[in-house]
Parts: sequence; structure tokens; C-alpha cells
Amino acid sequence: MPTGRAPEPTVLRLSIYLRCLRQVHAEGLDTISSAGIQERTGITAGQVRKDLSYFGEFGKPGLGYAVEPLLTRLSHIMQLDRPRKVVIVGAGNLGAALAGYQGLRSSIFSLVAAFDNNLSKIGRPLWDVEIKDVRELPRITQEQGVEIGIITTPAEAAQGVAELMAQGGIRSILNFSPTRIVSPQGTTIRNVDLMKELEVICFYLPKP
Amino acid sequence: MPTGRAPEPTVLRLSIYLRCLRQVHAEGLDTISSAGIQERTGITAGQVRKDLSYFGEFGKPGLGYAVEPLLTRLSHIMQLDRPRKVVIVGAGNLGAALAGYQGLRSSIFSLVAAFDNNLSKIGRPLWDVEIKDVRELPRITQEQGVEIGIITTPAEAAQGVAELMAQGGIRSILNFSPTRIVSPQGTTIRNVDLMKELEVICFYLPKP
DNA sequence: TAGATTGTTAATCGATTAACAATC
DNA sequence: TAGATTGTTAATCGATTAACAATC
Repeated sequence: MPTGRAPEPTVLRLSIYLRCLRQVHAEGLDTISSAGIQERTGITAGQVRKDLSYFGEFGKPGLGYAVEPLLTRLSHIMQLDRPRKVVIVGAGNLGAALAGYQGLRSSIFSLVAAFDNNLSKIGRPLWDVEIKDVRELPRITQEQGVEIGIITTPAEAAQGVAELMAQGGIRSILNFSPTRIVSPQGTTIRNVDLMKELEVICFYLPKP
Repeated sequence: MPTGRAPEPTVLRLSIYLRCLRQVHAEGLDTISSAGIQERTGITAGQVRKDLSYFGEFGKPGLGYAVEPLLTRLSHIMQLDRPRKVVIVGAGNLGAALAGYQGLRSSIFSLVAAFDNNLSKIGRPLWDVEIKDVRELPRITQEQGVEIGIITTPAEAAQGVAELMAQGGIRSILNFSPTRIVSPQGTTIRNVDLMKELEVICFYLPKP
């Protein structure tokens, strides 16, 4: 029986299970055991069962988990069962690369606009969307019901953009700028810091 | 006195301290307390002291930490005190965006080549480097003493690329492809999974 | 010196692992 | 049924926080 809240590491793993299950499903299997998930993800079978148990009882002793129902349940738990609108702010190289992702044109996510503050970019197309003036962000996201914002601006602009996003009704932000953002009231932020990752792998370089 | 090994979360924070110290140094301060670091990073003062204590005693009671010496010491601990050569494999949108990063043309990192397996890309320039045939990777990285590899290929190619990198003497890999790589013997891999991050923020969207 | 701040120890908190009774 | 595998409990492990004596 699901007791309190699931720990964050569990949530991260949930998305790994989801990817694993999609693949297993595509392969046509309709059942998988926690041991099978371990084999494919490297996450131990006990951990898998523990993680899932935060959300309910999905398996049958002796049989394992029915792939498709579990996929459906986990998608629902992760709130990936209805389309989410996304905007990207910062139409530089990284913003453009992310805007091109097929994953942002899927049944789960749809990219509705990109924004920049650079006049020479505003009005131009970026893949299949238009680059808009960032000052229009709150209005546009409000009108369209955008729920997710991706920040790919330089560090200096990030905090201001986060606040515009909050104004525009966005509640979840993925921040790629190399700076700490103070979460506007009511928003969740996840940070992806590419230079930090690069520095961290240096630490793990073999010591001379 | 530094006892055993530092936990991984500590290493991640080290790179945050480093960024903070660089900024503080640029502002011309020459001393900072753990409380000052807390103010700028959000990491509690006690945590800061604990983290640093895994590596030595860097502060003076009553005074705090001398910024420049600490910067030097931490850079050394993180192995960021001499230049590291980097290659990128996968010259798609993301690879191109990362290859354009100024941080890869710094005193810490230098990008020496990009690789792809697509004949129409091989031989073309990508920013200031040339796109080479991925089959040449082991030879080139070996010759040039490349230590870090960045993978921005599709999932299917990632494992093979990691093995080529290992052959070429690369010991640390940053993997952006959405798949689990089994580390070749002697290599460390860090994974950055953009679609996963996007899925995870959906979990934290306000529940209806 | 007195005030400030470190480094470290002990207490707490949280997550992972091991193990097994329940059950398909 | 017998074998397999779940969900869960208890034990372990590891990281964070609180607190304070040492000391600049």
C-alpha cells in the first residue's frame, strides 16, 4: 500500500522504468519481472519493487508485471498521459538544438513557441515555430495553456525569464543556463548544467 | 583531516563552490565565509564546511576562506588545473550546439575534433574544428592525448562509440544519448538525459 | 581581548539492501 | 501443486544537520 511521498531518486528511476517498458512493449513482450527490469536497466530488482510500491501494487507474485497496464499506470503517475505544451526561451545554439528534438513533437510534448530578446531573431522561424519577443511570453503562454518552460538563455537573463514564465502560468521549468534560479512562488525548477557535468567528470579522471 | 572518499553529492557541490568562488573572485573579494557561500549558492554553511573537510582544512576560524587559494586548491582537487582535450561524437544539432560552447575553448577544456559516421558531414568544418570519420577516433584521440569524450549520437550508436573512445584512451565520457551505456573497463560515464529531465518535471507539475 | 567562524563529532534523517511470508 | 516472484518489513548504509570546542 502506498504510504507517504516517494523520494526524488525514486521519481528519477520511474522515468527509467518507463523507457524500459516502452522498449519491452515495442518488442512485444507482455510481461516482465523486476529481475527482467534489473537486467535491462541495471537497477536492482528489489529497488524496482520498492520504487513501484510507493505508488501501488502493480505486479502479480509468480508472474511479474503486465507490461502494458504498468506502462499506462506509470505514465499516469508521471503525468505523461496527456499532452503538455512547452516553450523554449533563448534561441541560441542550444535552444535551437533542443527546439529541433522530435521528442517535443510527440504525444507527450508539443513545442508551441520559442522566444528571444534579440530583435534580429524575433520573427524568424525556428524549425516549425516562430521566434517571438520574450516580452510577449506571459500573454502567449497564458492564452495557450503552456505548462512547461525551457530556459536556454545566458546566465544573466535566466532569473527574469523564470519570473516571466511564472507570470505566464508556467509551473515547471527546465533550466539549462549555468546559474541558480530562485524559484518563483509555485514553480518547480530542474537544473541541467552542462559545464558543471563536464567539470565533474574531470574529478573522476584517473588521478596521476 | 580528510578521511576516506568524498561522497558523490559532495563532488557535485564542489563544482558549485568553484563557480561561486570564481564569481566572488571576479568581484574582488578576497575572503568568504561558509555563511557567505550559503548566501550565494543556497547550500547550507554546515554542508559547505563538511564538504570541504573531506579534502583538507582550507579556512581560518574567525576569518573564513581566502578566496584565491581556495579556488586554486579546489581546481586542483577537481583536476581542473591543467587543460583537458575533448572530442564530441555525433555532429547533429546537439553536438553542434555543444561544440560551439565557449567553455570548450577555455583554459580548462579544448575541443580538438568532432566525429560522425555520416559521409555527407565528414570533412566539413564545425565551428573551428573538422568533422572526422568516427572510425579514426581511436587513432586521433590516442595521438593527441584526448581525455574526455562527449557522446551526442542516437541511442543505437552510443555503446559502440563508448568502446571506440575507450580504445582511444579516453577515460571519462559524458553521454547525452538517451540510453544506458555499459562502461568499458576503466572508463567513467556520466549521463545527461534531456528527455528524462523533461519527463521528470512533468511528475512535479501541480496535480489536478 | 572579544567576536566570528572554522573543523568535527554526534544525532538525525532518509534511502538502499536483504530477506521472507504471502500468493499467483 | 511447486516454482516463481511479488510487496513489505527490518537491518544496513550513507548523507545531512545540529551543535560546539578550538582558534584565528
